[in-house]
Amino acid sequence: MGRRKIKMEQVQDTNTKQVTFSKRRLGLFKKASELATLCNAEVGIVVFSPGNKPYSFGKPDFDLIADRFKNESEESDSGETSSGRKRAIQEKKICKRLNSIIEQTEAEKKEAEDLQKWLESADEERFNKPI
Amino acid sequence: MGRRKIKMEQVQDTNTKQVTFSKRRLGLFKKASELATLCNAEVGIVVFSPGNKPYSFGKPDFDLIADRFKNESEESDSGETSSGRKRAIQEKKICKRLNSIIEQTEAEKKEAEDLQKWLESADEERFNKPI
DNA sequence: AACTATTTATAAGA
DNA sequence: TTCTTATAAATAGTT
Repeated sequence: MGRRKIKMEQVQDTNTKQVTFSKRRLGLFKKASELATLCNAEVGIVVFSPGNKPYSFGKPDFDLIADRFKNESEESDSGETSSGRKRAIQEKKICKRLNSIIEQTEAEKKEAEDLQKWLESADEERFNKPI
Repeated sequence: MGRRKIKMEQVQDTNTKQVTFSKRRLGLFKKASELATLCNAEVGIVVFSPGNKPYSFGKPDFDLIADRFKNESEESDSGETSSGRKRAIQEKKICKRLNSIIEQTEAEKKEAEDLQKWLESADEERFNKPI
């Protein structure tokens, strides 16, 4: 959607790539916000920029979404499902990995500022900036 | 973008809301895919439908993205940052909550099928279906 | 599940 | 880098 159609491959020019990333990340978050609002759905997103900066989006709130998943799992967490022990171990690993994701997104929340405008026109969801 | 402009509020008609959710979830995942491809970025998304069904998207792969975050955290994990103990506890809670998210998304991966077409025209990223 | 009339998103350009 | 605008893309209402 622009003056011209572009090929779906990595943008070569560094500067152009940065601009494209900025525009599209915002566009993605806006779409996520609309999906959440229109359908009363919950959405969580984590993005790693080409410069390795982490960005996240969550509505209603990252923690609230997590809580919800938590409650659901506890309901069906008695008796150890047929999936078995392998998965349990795998989950433990993944959980450990995710600690850092959370750590970063939590830290980023405190610095979300220049996206204030988007927040106003959106709803209560949060757009987070990199450190 | 449609025959008419709609108000940004929850869609009332149940059926319409379901249709809108389907269309927009796919649209969101496609946008995520493009962002990842064009900018060589990494993107992870989790969505909870109005019917409480979980959907997820990840490129290049949910686990790979997690690994990357993990490595970064370990680098700055010696000496316990100034942020203190409160955060450590908070993270532990969040980690526990996320176990279920992972559990579900992992399970969902095994059943991603009817989105095959989108996968083909996208890249190597994964679109996951609910259980 | 398909089809368009329209609205949106955005690639270039200023 | 922020704003503009021509054009591509997403999608609301319809069939």
